[in-house]
Amino acid sequence: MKIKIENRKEEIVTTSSKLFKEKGFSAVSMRDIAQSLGIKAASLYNHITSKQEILSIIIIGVAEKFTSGMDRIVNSDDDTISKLEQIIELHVNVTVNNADALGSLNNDWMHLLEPELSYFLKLRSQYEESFRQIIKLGVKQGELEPLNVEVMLFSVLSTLRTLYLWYAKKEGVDTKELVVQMKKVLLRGIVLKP
Amino acid sequence: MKIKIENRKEEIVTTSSKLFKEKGFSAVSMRDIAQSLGIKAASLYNHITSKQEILSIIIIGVAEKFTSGMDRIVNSDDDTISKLEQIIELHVNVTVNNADALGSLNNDWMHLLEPELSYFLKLRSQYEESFRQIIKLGVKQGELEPLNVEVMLFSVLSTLRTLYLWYAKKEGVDTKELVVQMKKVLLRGIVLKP
DNA sequence: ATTGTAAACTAACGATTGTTAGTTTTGTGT
DNA sequence: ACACAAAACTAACAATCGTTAGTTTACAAT
Repeated sequence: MKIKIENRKEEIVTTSSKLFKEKGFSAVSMRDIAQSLGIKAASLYNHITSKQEILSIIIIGVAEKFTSGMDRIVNSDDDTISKLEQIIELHVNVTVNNADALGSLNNDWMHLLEPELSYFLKLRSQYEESFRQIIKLGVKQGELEPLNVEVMLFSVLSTLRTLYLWYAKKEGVDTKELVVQMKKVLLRGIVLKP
Repeated sequence: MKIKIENRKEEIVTTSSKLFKEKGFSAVSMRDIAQSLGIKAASLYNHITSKQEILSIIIIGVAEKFTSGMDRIVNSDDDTISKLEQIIELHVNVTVNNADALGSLNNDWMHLLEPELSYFLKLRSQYEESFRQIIKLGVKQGELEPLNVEVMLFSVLSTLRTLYLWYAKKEGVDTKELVVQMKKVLLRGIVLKP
């Protein structure tokens, strides 16, 4: 039997995610993480090699989920509106299933060391570029308003990226309904159309 | 002559803002701040009482700018659309003039100590509540779409709050034009209207 | 020239940091 | 019952943390 070791490691990572989300990577000590698990700090090293490894697993793991999701959307032959709707669904789904990891993804990525830092930055810029190309094509084909592409890109992306901060405390909205509402707000705006 | 002391203190605060924005409050040491100013860490204490004081000045200062701006908007008798446009202008102006401080406002507020922490949380929840009431009234009076108020609120607010992360590297857009573009994207959406 | 003070310095403190070494406990397969 | 390995432990390390005490430097007012 040897499958056991991975369970404890996953426990360390998920517990660390929660703590990193609350206070940030730098403000959480190995002793904090250990205490949350009911063990001593030195015992963590039976499962992980360093504090940095925990951070890498958290960030790279969820970053790759966004990348693979985006690749699937880019390679479909749906129209622009449908692709944008799928991106919104992607973000809501990843957020709901990895809420704690998104804190580190957004705020602690700069504490990654090489080569993980460069790898993360590559994934992020590729993701943004895929998103940008979808918007550009949408404008060109007359599906989107002819507005500044960067403003459109980062307005939508900012909302999607910080969804993890506020979806949790809004019990009134379930995932399915959240997706519906966000598609309307992000794509059609909030001002009443005549 | 005694007005000199405030200059150095402001230098410490603005330099700290830049460093906190890059790596976060917890990852920046007093020695890091001192080195950026070309002095030794102990010398900082001729001007400030603690690292915490620096953080308080940064966060409370910019939080109060948002609060006073929002109060002015709430107390005007403009219609909903105009109020929302003024909120967008407020965020763009504060962001352009306090770009570095917004990093701490968004990511380091949890490292405030009492009583500043409670004060900050009060300002923030009051700001959100003012924003919420504007949206609610807009829906009631038929100026805004009858969508979920929380989704509308946090979608717009998320974009405005993280503007500091991306406006800087987009040289192609000046402030005036940025405001125009953001009003259109946030209020009218990106999908082409017939 | 002398004085006063703002603002820098050196040196050090106790606490905490991530991590390592070596040891003991725990639990499972034979 | 025994052996083995996983996973916990105690103890300690060198480095760094925020901060204090005491001293020196720089410069403006008298």
